[in-house]
Amino acid sequence: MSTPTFKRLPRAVREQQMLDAAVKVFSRRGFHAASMDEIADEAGISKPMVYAYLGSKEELFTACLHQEGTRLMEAIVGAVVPDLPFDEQLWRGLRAFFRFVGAHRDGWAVLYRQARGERPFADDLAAMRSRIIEVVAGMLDRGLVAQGREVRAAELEVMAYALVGAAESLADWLADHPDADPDGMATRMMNFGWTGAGSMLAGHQWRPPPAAD
Amino acid sequence: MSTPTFKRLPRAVREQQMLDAAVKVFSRRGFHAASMDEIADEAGISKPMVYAYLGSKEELFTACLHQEGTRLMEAIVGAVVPDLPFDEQLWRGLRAFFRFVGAHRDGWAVLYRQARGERPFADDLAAMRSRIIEVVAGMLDRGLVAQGREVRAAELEVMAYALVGAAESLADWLADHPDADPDGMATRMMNFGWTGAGSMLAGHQWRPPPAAD
Amino acid sequence: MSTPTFKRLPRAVREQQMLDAAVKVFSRRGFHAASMDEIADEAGISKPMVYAYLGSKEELFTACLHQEGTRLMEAIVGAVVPDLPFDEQLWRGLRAFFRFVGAHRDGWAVLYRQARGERPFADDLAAMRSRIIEVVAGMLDRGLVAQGREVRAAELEVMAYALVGAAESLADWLADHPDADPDGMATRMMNFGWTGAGSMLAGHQWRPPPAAD
Amino acid sequence: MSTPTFKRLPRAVREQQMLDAAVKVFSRRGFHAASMDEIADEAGISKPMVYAYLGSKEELFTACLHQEGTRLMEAIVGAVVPDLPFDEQLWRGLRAFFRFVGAHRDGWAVLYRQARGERPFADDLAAMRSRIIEVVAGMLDRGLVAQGREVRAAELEVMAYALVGAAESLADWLADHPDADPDGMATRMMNFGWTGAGSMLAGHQWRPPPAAD
DNA sequence: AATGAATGAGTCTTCATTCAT
DNA sequence: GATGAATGAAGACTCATTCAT
Repeated sequence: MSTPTFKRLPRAVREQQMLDAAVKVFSRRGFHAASMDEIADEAGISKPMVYAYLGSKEELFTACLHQEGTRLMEAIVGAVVPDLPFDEQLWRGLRAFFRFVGAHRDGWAVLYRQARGERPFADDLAAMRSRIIEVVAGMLDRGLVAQGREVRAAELEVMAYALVGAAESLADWLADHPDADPDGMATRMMNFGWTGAGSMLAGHQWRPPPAAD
Repeated sequence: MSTPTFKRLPRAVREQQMLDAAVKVFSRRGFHAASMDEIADEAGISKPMVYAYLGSKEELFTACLHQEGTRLMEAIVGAVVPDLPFDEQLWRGLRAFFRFVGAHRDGWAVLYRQARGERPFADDLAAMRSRIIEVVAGMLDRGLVAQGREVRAAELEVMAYALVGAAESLADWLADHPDADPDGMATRMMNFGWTGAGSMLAGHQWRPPPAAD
Repeated sequence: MSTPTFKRLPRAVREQQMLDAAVKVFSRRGFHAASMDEIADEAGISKPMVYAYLGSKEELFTACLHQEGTRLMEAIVGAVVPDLPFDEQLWRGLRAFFRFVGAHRDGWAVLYRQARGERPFADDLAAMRSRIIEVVAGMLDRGLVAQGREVRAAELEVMAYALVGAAESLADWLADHPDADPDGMATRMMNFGWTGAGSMLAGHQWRPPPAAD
Repeated sequence: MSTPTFKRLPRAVREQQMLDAAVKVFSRRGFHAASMDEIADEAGISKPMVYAYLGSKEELFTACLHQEGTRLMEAIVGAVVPDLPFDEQLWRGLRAFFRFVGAHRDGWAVLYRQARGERPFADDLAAMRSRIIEVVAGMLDRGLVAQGREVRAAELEVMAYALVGAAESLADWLADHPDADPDGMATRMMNFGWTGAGSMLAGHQWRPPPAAD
């Protein structure tokens, strides 16, 4: 009577099983092509349970999105030690990012490949991405200030977009190549982004040729 | 006033109408959520014609993919004048790319946001992307050779991936901001990519701090 | 002006082409699975022509049915020479029947395999079959009378049904075995039917065992 | 009054209901003209259940075919008592056959009228028919051996084809005449087939007239 | 006379979602 | 708490049939 028999798993555990199953299925099928049946099967649970615990398919997908997004953010934020020189911060953030993608390929696929095109979730996703962009832009800004230089916020944001896009592109490649080394990817990305950003920060600038039409 | 009876158009015209409508609908709904009914409506034609001319939904999506992919490639390739210094080539290619995205937002959405996650099309898309990556890698290689330096092909490819990813990211931002200036985006991207690539090509290299764990 | 140019084939020829094409297609697909498109293609003619000449799909199928049915009847009737002893008449009729099936496999398939199950045509078919049954029953009757014996009409009809069924069964087998010899089949059938009917006519009769439950 | 809630029946029951409904509908409409909607209605159940339990329309038809085919075979085989004189065996088999057809008119229609013409099922059907043909041929063979005579296997098979065809023809007639007496039909068929086969087995043989052209 | 273009209507099939036990 | 049974709604696809040229 007092202590419940734990034969029937506690709610939290069940929910986690379901979410993991859902991420797996969504990652390989996409939102629409994934069926609640397949997800329930994958979780080894009956369909009504899924509804009871996590609500509609849309809510389920959103839950997956938030779980993976949060994990990713936490991985990155947890890796960035303040008070370090900011190139090292960038490096740590990137390394955490690539490590995460390497270790959570399914989650990455849901975030990057599936959520992007599905109307109802694109906004959620954009919001998460914005947070990352801002973080990166913030890093760059602090880097500039440290050098006594200054750039318009809009420019910073664009640069951050480019950096993040490049990192995502490499991460996506990583997700398809299980044997690739995440840390190596992070190093390459750092090289690319940092020297690029670095030389920009150093005031180097490329200008379009005059006769542009 | 004079003639326009909008019926009994010749096949080629109708096909183009349908493709355009399909791109529009696929771009805003995604492959699964788009219905053939909506596409037919958008094209101002009945569903059976769509099937008669373009085949199944999958074939239709593929047709959209190839049309937009080809247009994009042609826009870029047509803009790159050989015999120019290679930074200027890169610049022209990028400018053409951003202009294309600015002018064909729907097509871009189909290519970049929708096709990526849908299993049956991901391969087609990856093939197109590979062609671009190779072109970019080729440009970089020629740039290196011109400087008398050399980099492993694998490294080149990774760099190309990063560059393309960065450009795509900015392009995607552009697609969501109708007022943004494509040429300006191209300039920013050039700045970012070129100074980055430039400083790498110049031999600058970033190395991870020793105590990496 | 006076004599029409026969470039455009005369109506009768066209109609025959269409009917032949229709028989071919109906025989291999069945009524429902056959499409007017396929029939038009097979006839090398556009669909509206088919409608103009032969009317709806149902009318077309009926036309096929009647054509093949009539051909079959004419083949049989044309082969039966009156005034011959009636076993020889039966033989000639059977031989003509098997020859027809061997030479018009498609027509046979339409008659025997396709029309039977399709509600709107079963009646037409049954009517044709009835005519044959009656002919056969008539033959048997004349045979009996010649022997000074007599059998109830109902019994005769049943016997005719059995004979016709047996012949159809063999014919159907023949239709699937292009190398089989129609005359040989006719002989076998004659053997079977004639000795059977013959011994019945001769007054032999089998009776069920008494303890039937 | 007391209990009958007609809902939430166990799977096996529902499956049988569906099969019965399907046989009914297929028998009167044919495979193509039958709609899954009508079948579901007839079964008093919603369409998705039909798909869930019995699969596609084709699978459903096949299931009907096998059910009825099996029932028929079992009825016949169950009626044939070994160790009886073989004419009595034949008699019992025939009687069971006609009784079955009389009692399962729909099943018979599916087997004999509908399945024959539909390409994907003709093979299944032919296989069942072959089994019966072989059984009959076996009976005939044993009859011959008992008489010390012998006939080529091919001839036996043809004779079996004829016998089965005759029986089918009568059975089909029976299916359309609800008031006819199955046992009477069996007797007539026995008479026909047995005296026919009997006189053949006795060595009587009909030969075509010499001047055949 | 002849046909490419066009469609209304209908069918199979699937899926998210909910009862009843 | 847990699930087998059940369905409304919707979407892909096809086809007989008819215009307009």
